[in-house]
Amino acid sequence: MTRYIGAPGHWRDWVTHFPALARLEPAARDELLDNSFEVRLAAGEIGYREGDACNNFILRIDGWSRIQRLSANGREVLLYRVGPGDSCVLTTSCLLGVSRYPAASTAETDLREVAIAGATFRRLLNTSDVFRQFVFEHYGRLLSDMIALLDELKFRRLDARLADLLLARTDGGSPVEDTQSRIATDLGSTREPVGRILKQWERKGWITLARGRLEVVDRDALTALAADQG
Amino acid sequence: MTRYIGAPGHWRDWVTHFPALARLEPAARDELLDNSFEVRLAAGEIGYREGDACNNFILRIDGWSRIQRLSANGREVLLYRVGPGDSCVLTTSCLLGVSRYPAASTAETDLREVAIAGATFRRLLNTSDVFRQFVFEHYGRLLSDMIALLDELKFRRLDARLADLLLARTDGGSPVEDTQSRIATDLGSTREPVGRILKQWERKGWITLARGRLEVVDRDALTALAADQG
DNA sequence: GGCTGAATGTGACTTAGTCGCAGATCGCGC
DNA sequence: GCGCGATCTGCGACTAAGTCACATTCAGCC
Repeated sequence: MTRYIGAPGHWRDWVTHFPALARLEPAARDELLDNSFEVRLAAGEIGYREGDACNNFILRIDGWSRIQRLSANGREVLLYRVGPGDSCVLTTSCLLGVSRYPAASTAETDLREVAIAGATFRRLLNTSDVFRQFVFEHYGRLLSDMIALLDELKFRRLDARLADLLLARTDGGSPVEDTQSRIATDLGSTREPVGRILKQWERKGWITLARGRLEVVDRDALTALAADQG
Repeated sequence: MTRYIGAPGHWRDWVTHFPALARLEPAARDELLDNSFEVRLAAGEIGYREGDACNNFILRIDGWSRIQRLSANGREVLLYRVGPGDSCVLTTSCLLGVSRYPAASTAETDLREVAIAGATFRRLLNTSDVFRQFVFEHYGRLLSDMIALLDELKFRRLDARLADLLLARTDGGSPVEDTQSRIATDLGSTREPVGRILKQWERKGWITLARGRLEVVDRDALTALAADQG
């Protein structure tokens, strides 16, 4: 972690990436800016691991990371992703509950983010309505999302979830550049069942398969299947 | 909801059920007591439903309720229970994030609780360090708990989870007075697989089964199984 | 071209959940 | 005590999903 040492005027601009923070009370805004520093991570690097202690509140300026949970038996779920304008809500949770990270974070692209020391974070929560609102809105949304994810992972069929994933990843009609194994991990499943479903869909002409790559041919078929199975 | 109209001196006693609130600043304490009212629910009644808006912060004095998520296909997960001395953390989440309940609450026993209007809640968060601390500590833990639950429900074997449940419910050696169907629901599973496992265990002499009731004979066997399967 | 490692394909097997129905048991009114 | 309906439990066949053990294919590289 490197304290940002560019031109101060420019540095303070990062707040503009967070519209909700634009309305910060002047004192709170100063406290935030004076006690924050920039962090950069390269794609592939690990932000934190399960069990790590958490010292800083994090605001993502640029880039995407994945937050995933590694289960005891080696399996893995993608819990959610953090992108520009987000805060890393697990960090909030740890700072609030004084606990350790219950999941791990990996950079999927190069990252640029702002870190705020735990003490500053807590002070701001005490003193600033706007900051508190900002933090809890994110937290509340993620909590809802986690409950929805639980529901989805536990009760929805794999083919429906896979269909949704493919549709989401091919929004512009572009192919999915990913291995079946990584797709399976994103779904909290494993390679074989995912591979079998994909193979079936290829036989039906809904998709085309290649090594590390996949193209959706019949979006309607997938949409129908996803809707059918809840 | 009925505003409490008993002897004021007696009413204010409820705070003693929440040790963390005993150290409240005098002004905050008065504000809390002057703006709270008692709510009673009978066993079986519904506290709130999914999608409901949330207006009051809730502190449970007495009784137990279950917070559960109803899935699209009619299945159900028990997310957590709220008991004496707890606050209903989903309520906190909704109040803080101004969102709607992502799950439902049902009284398992008769309930007695204290409700605090949203406006008062927010005012206390601004003014009282002790209150804020109380709320945040409960709240920070919830997200961690949900992630742990996700992990457990998705990746841990049913027999191991069932063993844990039985052990937890027979801590004092007392029998479990519950139907297999309700036990299954608590585990996020269904009657048949749970029934099959229980039947096996009965044949092995680990438990005895009766209608709506079950007794653990060999705690060690269950403990070993739960440990074995993660 | 041939090697190597990663990605994919496949079948047999286990665990979990679904469906349909049969049988057992309890409470309750008569 | 008897009959009745509701609830609880048992069971078998079937589907969905995940595990395990391999075989096969492919891309990139010397």
